[in-house]
Amino acid sequence: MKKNAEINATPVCQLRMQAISDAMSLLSGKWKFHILGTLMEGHKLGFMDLLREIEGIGTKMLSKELQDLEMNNLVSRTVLDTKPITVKYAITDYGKTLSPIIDELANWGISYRKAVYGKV
Amino acid sequence: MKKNAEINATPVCQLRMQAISDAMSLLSGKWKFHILGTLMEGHKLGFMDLLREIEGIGTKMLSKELQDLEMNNLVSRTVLDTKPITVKYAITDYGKTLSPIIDELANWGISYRKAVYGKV
DNA sequence: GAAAGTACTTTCCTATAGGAAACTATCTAT
DNA sequence: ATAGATAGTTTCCTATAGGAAAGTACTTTC
Repeated sequence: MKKNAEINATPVCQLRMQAISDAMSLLSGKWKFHILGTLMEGHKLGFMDLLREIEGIGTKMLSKELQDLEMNNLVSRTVLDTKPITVKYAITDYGKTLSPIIDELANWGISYRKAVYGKV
Repeated sequence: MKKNAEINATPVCQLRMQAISDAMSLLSGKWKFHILGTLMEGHKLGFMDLLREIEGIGTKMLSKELQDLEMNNLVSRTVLDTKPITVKYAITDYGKTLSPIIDELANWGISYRKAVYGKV
């Protein structure tokens, strides 16, 4: 007799799996959490500010990731009518709902590093 | 005058960024959370059980991801002396410390889906 | 002795992620 | 006029992720 899935076949598990896939598809990649974390600290930063704050990122990735985040309503982009024009990026209210995840992830990472390398 | 990073230059931010990178390097990829989530529900599952439970995964990825997770002490692998041999995978105590993150992520994903598609 | 179940590994392939460097375009200060 | 700041885009390249399919090896059941 051929076995079928049992655990993940329940509706509640299917929903959770789907939800995790959804979340990860928005948040995966090397830079998203860094950008979101920086904007949570920084409130309204320009493109060049972010480029300076996030060590290692290049213009292409920053530009692309900001577009992704904006499309998913996690970050807002505002063009200011200054001379020369400046652009301000900020985290949206919806983006702020990610802060528990980011905090959990950061705390877990800190304790993991302690566990592996023994203190800091 | 050239500007430097200010926000992320603080030691506490550097620590958090490092921690997030650490965590993501262990948990990134399409299948890790699915595997961990399934093992949290299932307590001790064989390779074929996991293959059945996790819809869409293939043998190569399952094998590779399990090795990664085992190496990082999030999952344990036990060969049982049965005939034919069977292997049981289980989540470790350390792996269980990820459950708050997985829960947060799942809940966030569920509310995101509601917000985007309006109810389920 | 053939089928089917256990647990994988290996090979081959494509798609995506991500980095470096150059380029566009506008404006300000010297 | 030139340097430097704003905010990106475009091109070219490589590395990694991930999937499909076949193969390995052993054992039990029919």
